[in-house]
Amino acid sequence: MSGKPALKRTVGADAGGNSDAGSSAAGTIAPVDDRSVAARLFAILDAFAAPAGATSRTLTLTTIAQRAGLPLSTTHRLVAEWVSWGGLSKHENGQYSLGMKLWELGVQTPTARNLRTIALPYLEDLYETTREHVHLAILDGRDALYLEKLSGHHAVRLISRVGARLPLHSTGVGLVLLAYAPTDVVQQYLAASLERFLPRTVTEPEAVRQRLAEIRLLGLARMSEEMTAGSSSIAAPIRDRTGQVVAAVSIVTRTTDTVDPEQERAVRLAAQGVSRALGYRRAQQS
Amino acid sequence: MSGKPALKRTVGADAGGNSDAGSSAAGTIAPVDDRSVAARLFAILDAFAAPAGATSRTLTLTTIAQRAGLPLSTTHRLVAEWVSWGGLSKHENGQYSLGMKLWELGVQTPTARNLRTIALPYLEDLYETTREHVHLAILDGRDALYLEKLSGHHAVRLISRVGARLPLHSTGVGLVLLAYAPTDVVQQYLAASLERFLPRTVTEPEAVRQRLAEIRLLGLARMSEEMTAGSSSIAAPIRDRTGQVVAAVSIVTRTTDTVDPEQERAVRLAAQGVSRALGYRRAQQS
DNA sequence: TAGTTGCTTCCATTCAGTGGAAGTTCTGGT
DNA sequence: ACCAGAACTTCCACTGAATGGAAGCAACTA
Repeated sequence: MSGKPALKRTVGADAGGNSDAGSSAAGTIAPVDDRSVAARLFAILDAFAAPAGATSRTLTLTTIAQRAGLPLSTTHRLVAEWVSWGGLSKHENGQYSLGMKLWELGVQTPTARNLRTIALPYLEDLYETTREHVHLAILDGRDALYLEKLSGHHAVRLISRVGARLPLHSTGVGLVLLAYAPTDVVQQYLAASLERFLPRTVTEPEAVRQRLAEIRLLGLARMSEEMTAGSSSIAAPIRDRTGQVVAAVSIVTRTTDTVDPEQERAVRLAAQGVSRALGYRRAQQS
Repeated sequence: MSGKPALKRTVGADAGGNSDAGSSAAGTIAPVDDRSVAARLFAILDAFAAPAGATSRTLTLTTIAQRAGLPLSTTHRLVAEWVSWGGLSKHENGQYSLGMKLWELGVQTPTARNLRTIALPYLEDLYETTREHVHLAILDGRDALYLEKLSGHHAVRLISRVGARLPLHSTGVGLVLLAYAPTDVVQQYLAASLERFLPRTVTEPEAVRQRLAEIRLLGLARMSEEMTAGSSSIAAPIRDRTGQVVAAVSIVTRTTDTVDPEQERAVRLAAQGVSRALGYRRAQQS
């Protein structure tokens, strides 16, 4: 959801003409915040998620107040509520961070929990046979949401991590998810302009559509140097018992100039394994 | 937490002799709920965590209201707030479940995230060499909280799962965590009576203390048939840069009558690997 | 068809949440 | 050591947001 601290100033000056009589007349600058208590509480948590990636695992009260667009005293009180419940925790230095309670509840979330539990053994197999980064992601809104990531010690540095959101058009899992998404989702996704991360990122809508068709044909996506320099990926769809694609697996490898059919086979196998475990029977759909 | 429900007289207020709904004679006493809005919101989430294990991935509005101890209309409104933020999601059938947003925030929780990220490669190694269930847990309150669990397809059925809480005295990781916990924690833990799960569960405080000493001496815990019939476990402590024990790794195997030194070595290695990755240098402490 | 259970909407009442301001603690500059 | 300024905590009078009883729907089922 958008950022924008939803702080609304009602400025008398505007000709806005809502003649709501009385009070808010001339020149009054009344910062009106019509968020409910709940919304304010959520805004506080959102302050921790706010800026993608690197920033801020821990925040000070003041920072939270700013990001949430709340007065300090209010923030203070609400943060205390979170802390007493365990949703936030306060450290010695006075900084706050997300609390264990959130983690505990978070891992109970059905989609994440079920998919992960079922898929993990297959992802491990895939990791063992390929020794490459292994990803599991689902489609959420306009992003690929990374549910799981396995990688060894030697691992190439990647942006992905569990819980990360990455674009659909520039990642292997993303393209697979998009390829099997309802047409209106594709439509909408391609309507907005697609960010180019590297020279090879495909951002032209028609070219993307073309690709999606190929992926459906092959049942496999191949990406190369489109998100992170030096890395390529191979991704395949995971289906549930209804035949619908609900997730995607991928491996991310260092870019080479030869295609490794063994790797592709391994990714396919993993995806099929998980699909079967989810109750998918090939027979049902072509 | 505070919160004895205070009692307040409901004003009679009955102008005309309205049927008092039979509830009671004049001067009705109604329990007043002095929880804050925040506390009520949290109570709603807690309704999903409530009964350990198997129960309820999804709940109806009424069930939530009951478990949270809130009037239906209030529940209705507050649940709607959670849904609009993404903390809960509403399914077609009208049932509610924990939402993806919670998962997303949950995995950001520093302790969980950092430990997991660092430990995972070592856990994978351990899994590969032993092919047994691999656990990673931390001490939280009076429980061992399971941060990670790896297991293959053939896996023996176990109660543990990511996010689970299991007793300290009847699990490998639990005993290790207890062995290196501050004395007052041990004191308090042993003060309460310890549940016996199987005939071999050690529940006598002095016997447990004895065991903890042995574990500290060996730097390793061995459990057998104390929580789940037919399974045994080997656990070792993970230390951070200050030398403090912050977590424990274990493998859970089918019980055999011979001790496998290779397995013990593997668990030790994994624990040491993670500790080193956390910045622990053996030199610091004996 | 009437009864039951479960969800949603409405709205007058009131009390919980609000936030400005004053008080307190921590930080770092000289 | 001393002070300035920032960051945090506490206080409390005021008010509009949250409350929950009740009535209205909707979906089952006996």
